[in-house]
Amino acid sequence: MDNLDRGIIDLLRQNARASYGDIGGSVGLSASAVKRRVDRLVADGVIRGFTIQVDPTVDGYNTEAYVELFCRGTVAPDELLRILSGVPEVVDAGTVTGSADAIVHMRARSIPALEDALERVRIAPNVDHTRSAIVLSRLIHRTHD
Amino acid sequence: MDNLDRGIIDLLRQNARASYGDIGGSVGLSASAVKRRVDRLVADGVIRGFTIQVDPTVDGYNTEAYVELFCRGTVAPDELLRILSGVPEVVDAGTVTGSADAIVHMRARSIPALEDALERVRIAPNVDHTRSAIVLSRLIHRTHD
DNA sequence: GATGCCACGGTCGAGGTTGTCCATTCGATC
DNA sequence: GATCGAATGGACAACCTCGACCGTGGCATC
Repeated sequence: MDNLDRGIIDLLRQNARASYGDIGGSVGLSASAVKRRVDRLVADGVIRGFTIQVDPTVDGYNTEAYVELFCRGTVAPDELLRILSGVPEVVDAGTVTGSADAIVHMRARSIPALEDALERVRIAPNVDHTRSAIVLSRLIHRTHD
Repeated sequence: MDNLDRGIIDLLRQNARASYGDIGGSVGLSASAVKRRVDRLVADGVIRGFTIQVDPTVDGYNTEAYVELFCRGTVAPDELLRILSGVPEVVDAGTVTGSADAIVHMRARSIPALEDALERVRIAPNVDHTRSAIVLSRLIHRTHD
């Protein structure tokens, strides 16, 4: 993981369909050297996958909320992970400092779908209550990884 | 935007480097028909770009926080966008319902870098104060788009 | 029903890209 | 300086891309 790798990753982040030759031209390697490095980065798990960014307003998943999760007693992160991984509307979540135990970013196709997903989070035995902030307008969505 | 387009998008989400021929084999089109549709989807802005998912622990950007933004008076979303787009550590942000004006998801290489980025958000003239929740452990990170 | 138009798909071929081979270079070690 | 390993660049066949061209079907107009 040297500067060449980082350069390749930066270029692939901008355009995952760039040819190895073009990438090599930018970082100063031949196409075959770039391919070897990319293959290694994928094998090592540094590059997790090649994907596309889709306009969220088009694919319909444009109803979002940030939800603070408050649990009863102490809940292990593993336990929270088990609860949340069963709800596909959860885009992003982490345990946090502060009064809430976790913050959960949810995305659904509609307010009812969001409400339904929220309900599935709330019925988990350890969840005491939640506090939601519905997203009114999306300002930034840097889709880094 | 029909079922063929949706199928192509799903396949590209899984592997943005799949060849047009392979995609066509899965959705039942020729390679050129797939290319035409992909080109159209890109031109129409449905597909915003081709990118890679990078292990966040490897690229070093693994210090995160959710920040509630409280503004003085009423602030237009455009104004917030202008403020936040100048801070690259802002991954995701939206105006929200509730007492805060916006929620901002930030990611940096270290706590000092996060603090610095937060400071750059706070010095904006309209920002009254912020309330941060530092992410302790990342639970979910579905990197859909 | 005939006509023109348009959107869409398939086929084809030139040119570019990928993936694999091998010789070479570079640096470290003995 | 000899040897080894890791990485590179170049060569080449197989594959893919991408534009040009043509055929088909839907649809409105005459």
